Amino acid sequence: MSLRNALLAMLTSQPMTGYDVYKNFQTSVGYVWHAPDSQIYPELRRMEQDGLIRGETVPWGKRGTKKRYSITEAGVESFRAWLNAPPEYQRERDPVRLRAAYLEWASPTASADFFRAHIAYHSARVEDWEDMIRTLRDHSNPTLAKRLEGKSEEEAERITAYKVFAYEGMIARAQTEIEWAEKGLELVERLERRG
Amino acid sequence: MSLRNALLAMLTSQPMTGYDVYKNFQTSVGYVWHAPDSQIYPELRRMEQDGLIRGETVPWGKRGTKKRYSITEAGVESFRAWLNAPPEYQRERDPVRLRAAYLEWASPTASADFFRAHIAYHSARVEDWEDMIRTLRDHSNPTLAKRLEGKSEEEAERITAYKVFAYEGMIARAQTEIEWAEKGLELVERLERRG
DNA sequence: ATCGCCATGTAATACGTTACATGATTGC
DNA sequence: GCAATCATGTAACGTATTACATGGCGAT
Repeated sequence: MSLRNALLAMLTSQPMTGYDVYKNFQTSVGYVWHAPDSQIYPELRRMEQDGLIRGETVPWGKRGTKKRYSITEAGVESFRAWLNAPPEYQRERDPVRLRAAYLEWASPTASADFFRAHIAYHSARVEDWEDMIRTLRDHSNPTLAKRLEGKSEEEAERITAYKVFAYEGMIARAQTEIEWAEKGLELVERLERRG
Repeated sequence: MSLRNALLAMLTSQPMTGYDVYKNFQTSVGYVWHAPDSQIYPELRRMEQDGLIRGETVPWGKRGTKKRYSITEAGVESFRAWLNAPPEYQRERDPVRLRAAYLEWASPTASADFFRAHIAYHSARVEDWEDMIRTLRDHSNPTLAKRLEGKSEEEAERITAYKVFAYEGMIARAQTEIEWAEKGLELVERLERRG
């Protein structure tokens, strides 16, 4: 049900078409939650049926039309309820640690490559999220700008602070992964020296 | 395909029944990878069809029987191939960070409870994994003991080291989550003082 | 006999990915 | 005119969760 809440979260900022949502899931919000178009369009239709959002057909160019969704009062309530409910944790399912636990079956070079790939992946994510934080702090982020329209200075600060804090959490997680993988490289070096 | 590799990983230690696998997914290996029985039994049958494992029907009590699966040479090869292939990363999908980014919509108490629940959850996991590391290090872990049978001192040390290292990674991740959530509590305190 | 564990499944539903498909609009 | 972008979907498949269901074994 988190896809639904990710969509509601986005629509609390401003009305959007399915395509707008899709674009956001590829960049900004997509750094926290990603979904493909094939999942977005059907879910938006279901949410409209459930009364969480309202779609209006607006003209697009000469003949074309598009559907713009706005969050309803029921949608806001549903989103709030999710945020106020205790979190649910799913069971562990960690392919990276699963692999690491059985590296005695891999070749030394493959093991080292694995940790290097892990470092590269998370380093790239750190850069993405740091960029994201920059656009949040200097308010160059258009979605945030829209969200802050008509808000007091204090409110704006509060809203921004939670978003920055979320991305800081992502960065902290990624940095822990990088440190772990660096230790992994040392471990491989130590264990596979004579191979 | 990671469920399949988690099953292969387990069966590299010793032949097991579906139920043995299920039990392991609730405890030891389950701390890294969990799966319910409804997923395990069908997958084992598919793997047997694909020639990765071989099932033999063995008696159980007077009339009962059970099916014990052993990994085949093809299974070992498939497992090795997975370990030697570069890792694949799926897109981000982080419900915790999604929530955190929108806490301006939650009540101050719900926000604080959220972070406290996060700390409690990860603290419990840290304890699980620390216990697990203890049983790995002192070789009281029966699955590991079976795995190390007939191995040289050096080999045994190598095999154990990777498993310990995997769990250390889980612990590091959890501790980062705890630190982040503690900062979250401070943030809520600071932002929601006047509410 | 009854309870907890061992053993094995089916069914329904949800969630997620990949591939396939189409057509209009805007900008060069 | 052509390419990139905007816009919206379907289909097939794979993965995961929850609920429902059954029956033998071993110990008290």
